[in-house]
Amino acid sequence: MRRMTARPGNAHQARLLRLLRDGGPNSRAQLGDQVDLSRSKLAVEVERLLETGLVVADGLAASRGGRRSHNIRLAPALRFLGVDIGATSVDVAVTNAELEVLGHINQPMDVREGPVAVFEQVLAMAAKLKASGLAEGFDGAGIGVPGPVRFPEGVPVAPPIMPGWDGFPVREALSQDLGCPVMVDNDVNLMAMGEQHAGVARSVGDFLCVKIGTGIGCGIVVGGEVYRGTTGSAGDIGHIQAVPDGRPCACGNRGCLEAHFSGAALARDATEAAQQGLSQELAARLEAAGALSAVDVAAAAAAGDATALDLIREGGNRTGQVIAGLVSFFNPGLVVIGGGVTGLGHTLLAAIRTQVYRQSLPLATGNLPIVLGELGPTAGVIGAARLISDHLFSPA
Amino acid sequence: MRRMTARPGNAHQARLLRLLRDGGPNSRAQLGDQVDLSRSKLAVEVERLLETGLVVADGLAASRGGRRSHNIRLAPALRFLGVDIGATSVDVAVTNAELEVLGHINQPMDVREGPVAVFEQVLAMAAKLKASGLAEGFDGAGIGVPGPVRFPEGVPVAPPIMPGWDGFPVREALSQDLGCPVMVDNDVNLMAMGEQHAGVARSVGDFLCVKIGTGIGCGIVVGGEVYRGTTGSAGDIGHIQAVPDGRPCACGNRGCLEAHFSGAALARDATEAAQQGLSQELAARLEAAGALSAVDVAAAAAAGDATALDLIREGGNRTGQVIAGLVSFFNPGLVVIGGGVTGLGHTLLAAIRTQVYRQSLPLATGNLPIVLGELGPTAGVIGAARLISDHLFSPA
DNA sequence: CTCGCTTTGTCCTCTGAGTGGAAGAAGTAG
DNA sequence: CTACTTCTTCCACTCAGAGGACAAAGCGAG
Repeated sequence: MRRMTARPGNAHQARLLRLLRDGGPNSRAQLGDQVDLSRSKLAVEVERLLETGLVVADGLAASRGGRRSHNIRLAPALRFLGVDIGATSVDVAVTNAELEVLGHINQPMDVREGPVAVFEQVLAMAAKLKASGLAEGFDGAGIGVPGPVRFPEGVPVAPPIMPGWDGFPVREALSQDLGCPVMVDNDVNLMAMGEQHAGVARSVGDFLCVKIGTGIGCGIVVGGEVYRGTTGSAGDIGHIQAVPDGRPCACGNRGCLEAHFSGAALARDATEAAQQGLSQELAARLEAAGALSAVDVAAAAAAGDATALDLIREGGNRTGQVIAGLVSFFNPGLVVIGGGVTGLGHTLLAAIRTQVYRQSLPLATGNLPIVLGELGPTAGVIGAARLISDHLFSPA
Repeated sequence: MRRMTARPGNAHQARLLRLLRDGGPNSRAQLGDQVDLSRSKLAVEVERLLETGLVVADGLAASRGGRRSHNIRLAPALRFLGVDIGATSVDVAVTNAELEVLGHINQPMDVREGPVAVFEQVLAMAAKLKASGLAEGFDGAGIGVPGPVRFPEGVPVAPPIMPGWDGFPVREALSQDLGCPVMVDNDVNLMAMGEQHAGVARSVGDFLCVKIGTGIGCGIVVGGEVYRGTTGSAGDIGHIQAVPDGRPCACGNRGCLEAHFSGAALARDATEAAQQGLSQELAARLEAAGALSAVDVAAAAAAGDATALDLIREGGNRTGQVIAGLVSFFNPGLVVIGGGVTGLGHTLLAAIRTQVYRQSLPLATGNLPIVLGELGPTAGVIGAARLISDHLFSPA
């Protein structure tokens, strides 16, 4: 099948495509209510979109009291690929043009093996999704990587946890391999976009999205747009000092938030506690599995283990302290907590909330929800699909 | 004289007005180089602006090799009033339409006397400027207040250091009294706009502007626009925890940055040191004046007093720590330090720089200038004039 | 001073985007 | 079946804006 080659010819068409993406099938009349164009103009633009094949007719809409309207929808054959590369695993998903996930695969992987090996695996996963009949090809792909990205070029810059990726032309390389447009961004930014599109952050203009996984990062959304900073490293809060003269961190400083709380730090602390005999629950799990991870701590906490709960609370306090500072500074309308560690659930959330509400001023916290992300691992891939669709659904 | 009543009729006219404001008198041809409009269209819009009286002809421009062009400039009689209300003093200035300061008065004052008393004083100062022949009236006024503002309405909300101002309709009241349009914003935001317009931050899209005065605040500029947060309290960094379990703060918490370093904290610490006999320099000044302020500390430091230098370094370290966190989070292209305490100069700046460059990651600090503001006390009033001119020079 | 060249300002025509009205098509309610 | 509503198409009209032609004004060389 021939893939999407057309692009909206003007801002009106781009606007219409986004409305159809976010609102699903719509009649011309409904579209007209949203775009402030005359009926004739609207009809012309819709006609042009139909000609390009980007949208198709889709039966009759329900009557609103008079003649029934013909529905319009995005071409049902359009497919986006969303790729979320984490430190230790990859998520790959296919979506339709409305960004609904049609298929989703997660596989363990180690970013440190370098871009070539990783992309081989990603391409194999994409091929598998294709083979299962979900897509005949991809019209665009969004890629999330766990480190700073020079956004316009789609190239990672000086990523601490993924040496070997520095300067690798991710966008260009994948665009070649996949044969479609590609956009690259930080994984945390994509999570923020995902939650904004389909999760808890719908209808919030300014918010923060804190992702606690192997490391810690923060997506910043200003006026509905992701803010990436001057060099693409905005939101890199893992190395904010949380504890003066605290633990040494891989970055060379002491007391970084990441050194005290993150998937990696939690696993290490839990192992230590188990070895010191502080927790039978954790010791048993250590013996059974040979190593501990954040998941084990979550399980132990769920079973009521005091040591595990303390670790989580302690970490939540640290994180909450840092977030409190960010809330004072940024005054967001919402804070979303997500990432692998969200399995720790409400114990973590409660600790964070306590710190933030205690340390920030009432004006900033008065009406500030602090919630867990509602999309879990699909936030990243939905955000990735959103990224590329935003790009494609903009004037050429 | 009749004051400016006209407003630009469309986005093109607004664009032209801003170009003339920022670039001074310009020929039609030069304007054409900057706006990407056909000569005919440009001529029409300029003609309309001339008709409204917002701009006037201003002699011939220098030849660029051919026929000489007629210059256009903003009406020379236009006057903006910039008001910067601080905790302990007010600045009032008149500018022309190009935002050049024509006259500037500073007077001591106490915000806690409440809005009515303060505005009486402000109006008297404005009248004095008018009486000195600098203006026959004002076409608009920008007001800065030392606390959070609900920006669209121009109303202070829950300002900690100015009780009695909460909810006072500053914009409406002053608009009545002055008989011209008024915009109100946080003083720190205005300082940022001032430095952006006429100071060190020209040509930087994303930057932070830290103002250390009686309190500490931070102006945030994203993509050239001031970011104010969901409730208008963005940049309120004075109450970020700088020292765990540190000094009690007026806000009820402990260890807030403001409790450890600010004009007020510095004065208190210096007084304490003088009383304990740690510094003869400071003790002498205390005896002479009866009280110490940041200015005394600056003077003592300039004279080489070790205690004063220590106080400044200590405060710079604290501030630098907090800024380091903000830099990691926000990844700005520039950090400007301003406010009353800038008299402390390079000792302070060096301490801040040391902390930031040590604690933030190289990607964020690699090309990050940290500099003192170059406008001093005029930054606020210029920012205020800029605020109202941005408002007036936008499509109606 | 005159001539050729360049830039600037004005005028005029042409195009294409977009509006709004009219009329027909296709429904619903009674 | 009738009256009314909503949706769609068609068409004439307006208007912003582009761009070319031409005149006006300045420069420098000879």
